[in-house]
Amino acid sequence: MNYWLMKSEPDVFSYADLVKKGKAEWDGVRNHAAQLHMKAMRKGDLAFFYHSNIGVEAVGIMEIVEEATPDSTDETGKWIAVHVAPHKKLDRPVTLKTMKADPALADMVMLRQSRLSVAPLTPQQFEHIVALSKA
DNA sequence: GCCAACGTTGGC
DNA sequence: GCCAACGTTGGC
Repeated sequence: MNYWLMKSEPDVFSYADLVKKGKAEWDGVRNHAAQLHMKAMRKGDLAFFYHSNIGVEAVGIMEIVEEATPDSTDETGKWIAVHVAPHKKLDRPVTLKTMKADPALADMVMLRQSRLSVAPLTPQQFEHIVALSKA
């Protein structure tokens, strides 16, 4: 089982929108590094839903329910998407500020490369952020 | 194949 | 609104 963090601007698509829909295609990713991570995703993997620009925080956990399929918003046939479903809303959001200030998360790929919209997490990092959401 | 110019993302 | 990071484009 692998763990991930995926970014979306909440005024475009928020965690609440995903809960409303029940299942959604995570499309529009046009970055090769992010695409590689999405290709590595397996059914049952868990990912934080992170709100970029507005909120700037992880707000919920989602589950990968369908592995790489062609991105329906892409006409070139080059890009893939995955399908996700809500898993659990965090008791309280974990802000970027909190993550940056935490030594246990210093090696997080997302912190080191802030523009990467899909980033992997170690199981330890994942559990740590879950714990922070309950603190 | 190098590199400058330019566009986009995302935090502040 | 600004700026840093970084990806892409295009001239040479």
